[in-house]
Amino acid sequence: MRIVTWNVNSLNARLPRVLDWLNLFEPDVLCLQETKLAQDAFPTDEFAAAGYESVHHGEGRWNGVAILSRVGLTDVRPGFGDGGEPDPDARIVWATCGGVRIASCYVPNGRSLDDDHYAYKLAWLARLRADLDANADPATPTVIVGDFNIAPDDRDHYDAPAEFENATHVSAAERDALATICDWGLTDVFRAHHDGAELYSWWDYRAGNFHKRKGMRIDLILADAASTAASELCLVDRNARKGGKAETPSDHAPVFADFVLA
DNA sequence: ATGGTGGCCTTGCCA
Repeated sequence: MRIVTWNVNSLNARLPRVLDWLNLFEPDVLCLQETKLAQDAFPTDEFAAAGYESVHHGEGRWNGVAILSRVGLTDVRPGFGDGGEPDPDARIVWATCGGVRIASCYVPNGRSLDDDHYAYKLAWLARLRADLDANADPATPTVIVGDFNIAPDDRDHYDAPAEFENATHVSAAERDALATICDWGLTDVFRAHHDGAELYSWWDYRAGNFHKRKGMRIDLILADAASTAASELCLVDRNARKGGKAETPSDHAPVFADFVLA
């Protein structure tokens, strides 16, 4: 089973590239973030014509997450399942696809360490861990993917540790919050396959950062131990980030993993 | 040098 995560930075702007990518890579499950679409604007029919069922949890101008599947899509759940206050943003959706419990999530950016949004980010991550404890089953194949807005360690940031102490995405508190999520029983599948590689998934549009290889690996595929052991590969399609404004790339590249599941 | 670019419900905000 091929599972992909891709922050498309507006599905409206990216739909042709996403459809091309589906044809080329034929994933079984495609998880999207930052659709930036209202619920009724999601291109359900276009994806159905390409052979994919889909679920979208959107709000309009910002955020928005989706799961596309050609191996079944059941038990959909948007947001957190803890019965607490609804998340003000559309940042996570769950579905079961081909026997795997899958989440597509868009973790808050954090903006800066002294910003309220940073506190929201840490609280959001803690809530995801609590939600796993309450509602997920460690015995079920579980794959949580998305834009985590965290570079797990210094290999995942072009300029760490220089920016270690005073920047979001690399702060110890964010990395600890991610580690706490993984402690539930999840592994960073890319790192399971590439111990030393400094390969990124996001590059700022500005200042030619993509061409300067100045990026971060913040788009992650987290899988339970058995699924990680059953993974054959985990790759970043860096080609999808290429091109100038005329080619309309997202600022993120798709990250995908292949699993050989029983 | 606190810049640069891209997306949106665009003339400000978010990433």
